[in-house]
Amino acid sequence: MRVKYKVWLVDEEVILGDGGYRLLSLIDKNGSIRQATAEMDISYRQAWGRIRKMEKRYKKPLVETHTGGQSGGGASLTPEAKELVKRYRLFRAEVDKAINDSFQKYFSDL
Amino acid sequence: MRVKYKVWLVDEEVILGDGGYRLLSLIDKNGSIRQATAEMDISYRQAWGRIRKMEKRYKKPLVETHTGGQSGGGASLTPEAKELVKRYRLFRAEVDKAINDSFQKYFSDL
DNA sequence: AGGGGTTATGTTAAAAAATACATAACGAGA
DNA sequence: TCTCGTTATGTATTTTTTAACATAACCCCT
Repeated sequence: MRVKYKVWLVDEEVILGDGGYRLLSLIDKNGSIRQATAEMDISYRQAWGRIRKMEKRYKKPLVETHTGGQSGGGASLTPEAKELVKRYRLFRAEVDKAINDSFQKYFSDL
Repeated sequence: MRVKYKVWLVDEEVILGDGGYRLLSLIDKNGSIRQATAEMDISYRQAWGRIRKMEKRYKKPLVETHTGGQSGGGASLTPEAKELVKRYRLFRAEVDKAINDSFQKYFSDL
């Protein structure tokens, strides 16, 4: 027996969950939405929609983009997004440990 | 901004989550699947399917039932189910506290 | 014997979420 | 000016999940 869980931030609607966190992290790393989606194995369309939703709820722009140029364009995270991603990573790590510890405590014999 | 989450026990497939926990608790309290579903506002059919799934995965019977009689029939939890429900309640309370504490720590200013 | 309330189960329909398809715009560089 | 890889967005399709409908069986009690 194991434990599974999902955790996400909301404000009326979803702001950020594990999927959004990973997407933002990969955009930061790759400098491109397209390349991030390739690494996550989701469609560009899907990623684009999620980013719009996140920004709509967070109320601040999270991803800055530009089109054209020899590289075709690119994307990067705003300072606010970088801060959010950083906090989420730390938060998520704590939650992960807490849940697994409690699970061991109560269900290790099952 | 708030935090939301779901946590559930699995063994290949889902065993027990908040919905199953509540369902089992209400069956225990009411002595009837039908009455439990009325209180939870779900259909009998849905509850019945969930119970079957839980039992299939947990591998032990969780709900004992009997039909007929003046009251029409009834249901009760097996000792194993009572133990499981009890542990889940304690586990869930710990997780709840841990997540909310971490959330406060990292996002209280947002 | 029949009524009443429950368990038991298959089948359908509806709603929601995820995925796929198609296409326009953009602009630096060749 | 044409190409290339990217952003941007609407629309359609498929898959998954959830809810609804219909009906049989059971049996104590009157």
